[in-house]
Amino acid sequence: MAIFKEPEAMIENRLLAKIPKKEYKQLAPDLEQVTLSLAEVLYKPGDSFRHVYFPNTAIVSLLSTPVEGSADLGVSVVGNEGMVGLSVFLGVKTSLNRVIVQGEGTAIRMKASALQRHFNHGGPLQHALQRYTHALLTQISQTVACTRFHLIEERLLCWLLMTHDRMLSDEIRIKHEFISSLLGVRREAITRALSDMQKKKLISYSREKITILDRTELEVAACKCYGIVKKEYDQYLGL
Amino acid sequence: MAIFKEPEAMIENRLLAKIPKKEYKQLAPDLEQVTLSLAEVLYKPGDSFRHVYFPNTAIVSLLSTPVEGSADLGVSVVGNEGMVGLSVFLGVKTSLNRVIVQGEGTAIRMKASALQRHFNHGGPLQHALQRYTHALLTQISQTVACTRFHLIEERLLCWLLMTHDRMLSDEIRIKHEFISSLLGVRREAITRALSDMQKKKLISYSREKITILDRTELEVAACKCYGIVKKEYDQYLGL
DNA sequence: TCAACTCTGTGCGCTATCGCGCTGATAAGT
DNA sequence: ACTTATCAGCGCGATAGCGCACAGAGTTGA
Repeated sequence: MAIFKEPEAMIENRLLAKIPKKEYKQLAPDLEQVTLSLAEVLYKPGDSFRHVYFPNTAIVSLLSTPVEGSADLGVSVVGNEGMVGLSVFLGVKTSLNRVIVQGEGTAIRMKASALQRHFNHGGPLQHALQRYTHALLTQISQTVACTRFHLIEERLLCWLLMTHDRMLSDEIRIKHEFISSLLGVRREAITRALSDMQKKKLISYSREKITILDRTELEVAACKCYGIVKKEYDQYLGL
Repeated sequence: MAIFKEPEAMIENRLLAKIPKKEYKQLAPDLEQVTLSLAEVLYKPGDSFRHVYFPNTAIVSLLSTPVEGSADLGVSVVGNEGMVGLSVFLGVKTSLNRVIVQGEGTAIRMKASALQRHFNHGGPLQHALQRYTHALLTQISQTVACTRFHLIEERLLCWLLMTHDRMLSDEIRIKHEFISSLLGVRREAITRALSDMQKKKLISYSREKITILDRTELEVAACKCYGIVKKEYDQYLGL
């Protein structure tokens, strides 16, 4: 039931793909493919940026930390459409968000210093990063309202769809506890919501695994926030 | 009880002030001082950008609209430290946020096309706007967690402090209803919170007017979100 | 000066969500 | 195969905040 996806386009990071081959060759020495494993922490608040990451099959979450030590809350999902460590592009040296891996997979890692050298040349990378910044702003901004006004089930649907968009498979490997911390709700609330969704045959799930069954109906049940953010990302990607 | 503020620095927009005089002269023909009146709408979602605004004494709110027509929710306060219409800088033509004036005052208006011409030159304006983008991202990101986890009273304190920082006076002219829509809560909740704060002698208020009495204690009572965001803005402004 | 309007104050029942405790199910390791 | 650890399911009382209804206070205008 997954929507159509071109395999190649999915495997390679789409932001990097926008860079013309000539320039890409210049970047190559500073690039390195890495595997990001589940729950790995890429940055903690206050960390200096050593690298930025362009996810391929990996999926990453940006978290906002209300106060040192307290529970955080997911503000954005980043997959092959984006980059993690955007602050480097914006001229900032340390991370404010906590960034963790929510879906195991590969990513291209680039030295932060290399990014700084290259984006100053102007050109397509800079333009793409600016557009991406806007898409991210839109997503986070939408998340504020969504988190405030929408029911847990709607928000969960939103998250499922955004995650699914960044995956090849219909099977998401994650535990309820993890999702609950991303959405900033209790673990039990996720269990309830998933259980209801399974009754409606939208998904099926078992221990540490959720399977998307009816993508179309999921989109109907999710709040409009998903569509608003998706549209912005599609525009940025030139779709 | 207001913290010390240099009058000149407060009156002039600090982002524009970063531009060297030479370049500023080039910009001058595209600049125009305007008065923004209370509750004026600068952009609606979907509007094309004709101008960007650099507030002087005016204070403006960026709102996130969860769904067409429903209640919005404030995600950022912009005063003389920033610019409204940042999306233009990021290469986007239409606004996603609703933007309204929460404090009457003056601003410098610039044609969107002029901004596009000038920021491409690189230079200090581009750098300042990038840093400002980061500060804004921080603020919105923090707002997500704050809105989710913190009590109405704490959030109100946060808003009061951020607004006060962007003002010359200790007197804020606004009605409870207006604040409630910015924070995404009921009008009555604001009345309650203000009433409690008045009992504690932190503020005093009457119809459409709130007076800051004890700024220091306000900062103590507010959630840490205020400090986190403030620090980021101070760094961006080079303080 | 009086009426009309707008803004603020207050009480009451309702709901989504939380916090906690506990049980049952599934996986992993010796 | 049996123990242990981890993950998921479920019920119950507590609570922050909502929605509504209405009363009082402060403006504005004829």
